[in-house]
Amino acid sequence: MEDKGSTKKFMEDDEKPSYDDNNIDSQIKKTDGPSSSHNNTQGSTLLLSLSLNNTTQLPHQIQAKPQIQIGKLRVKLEEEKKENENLKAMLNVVNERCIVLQNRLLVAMHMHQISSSPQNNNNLPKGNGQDAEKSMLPTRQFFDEPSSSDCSKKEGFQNNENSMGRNFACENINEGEINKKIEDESSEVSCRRARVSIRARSDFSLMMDGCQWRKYGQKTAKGNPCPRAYYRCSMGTSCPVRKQVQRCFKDESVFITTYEGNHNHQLPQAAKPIANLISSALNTFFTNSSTSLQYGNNLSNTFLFSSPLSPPNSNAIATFSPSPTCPIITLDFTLPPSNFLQFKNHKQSSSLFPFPLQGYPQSFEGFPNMINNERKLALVDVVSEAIAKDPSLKATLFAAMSSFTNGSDPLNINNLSQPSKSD
DNA sequence: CGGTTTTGACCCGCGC
DNA sequence: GCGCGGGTCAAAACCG
Repeated sequence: MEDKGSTKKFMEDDEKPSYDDNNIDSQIKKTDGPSSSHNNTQGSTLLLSLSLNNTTQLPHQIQAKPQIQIGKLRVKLEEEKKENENLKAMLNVVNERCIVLQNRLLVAMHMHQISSSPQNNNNLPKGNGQDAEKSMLPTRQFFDEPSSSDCSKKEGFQNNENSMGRNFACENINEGEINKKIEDESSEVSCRRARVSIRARSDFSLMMDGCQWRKYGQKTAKGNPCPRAYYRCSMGTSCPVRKQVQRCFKDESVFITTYEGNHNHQLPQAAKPIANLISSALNTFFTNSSTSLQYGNNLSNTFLFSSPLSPPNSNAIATFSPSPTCPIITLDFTLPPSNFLQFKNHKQSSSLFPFPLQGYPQSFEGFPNMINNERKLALVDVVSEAIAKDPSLKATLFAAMSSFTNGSDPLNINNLSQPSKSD
């Protein structure tokens, strides 16, 4: 009886994976790394054979065979589970990195557009460079902290030159290392005391962001009769994360939620999309901050931001308000999707790109049948091709990106610096 | 009864 | 130094 019971439990464990199988499988299929697909195939085959063996042998043969057999199978199962967890964690990192890179690219393209525009060149500080340098000194001091600039240096992943970080050498990475990297980045972000403010409609999933919050104050702020509520995360014992929620005065269906700090505890699955969104926003803007600031106030710090959330909330207008004490990144999800294509700082382009990509699809709409992640990957491909085709763009991009990554971009942006090889 | 919300008091940074 | 405003504290009230 004991054997039956343990076997039944064993099979139940097989049938109830701790993660979304469909999701992970579909995502793993998108990674073209040979090792990952190989491992996954191997894992599926093994799990299948384990189930079949159990089915065909039950209950008679199990009783006859020594328990060692079951023990071995369990060990194998545990190994496969570990590997699955490993792949899952890697996948999360890859997805997050992809989003960050995509947003950086958009920012860099924005820079390219502005720097190549004669009108804006006139607005840039010229002549006495010391004056310009002096004027932005306080902000740069804030952003040039070692913790922020070193962020990218800790990345240990290696990527394929053509895939912009989609192929990872996964054999040498274990889950612990991945988690450590994520935690390192989280702590770096939190020490900057930056805030991410999200403007969203009341039906937005943000209202139920997966965390437990305890209200600790309410105040009516000046200029907005709607009271502002202060919440503290109550999931961890002393979690430093706080959020403020306030209705928009002009449109009461819009909620402005401001997050500050990083959770010091494990997040529930439901809280991860918002956490990833905030993390992406912080990474995108902080790793680009030094370049942004070189343009001072002459540059509009408003960009399209591609968020890790599912459609229809997958894009936002992001606004960065640099401040030495408390920089704020505002993500505006209140615009309907159709308005994103109309949003432009640039007269000549109505696409998501701030400048025309000759001979390439002008927006994500060029990939109508793709799901969001595929569109993002396709965007990376399109941009890669555009970079390969236009040496001047390549050089400009590299100059912009290397200036804020100090040549140590986690996604190996250095690859862009070698036009001679690809040419 | 323990956790959460409410609300007035208090603290602190900033501008004048 | 003073006033203002944003943010936090903490005691009382509330709730399941």
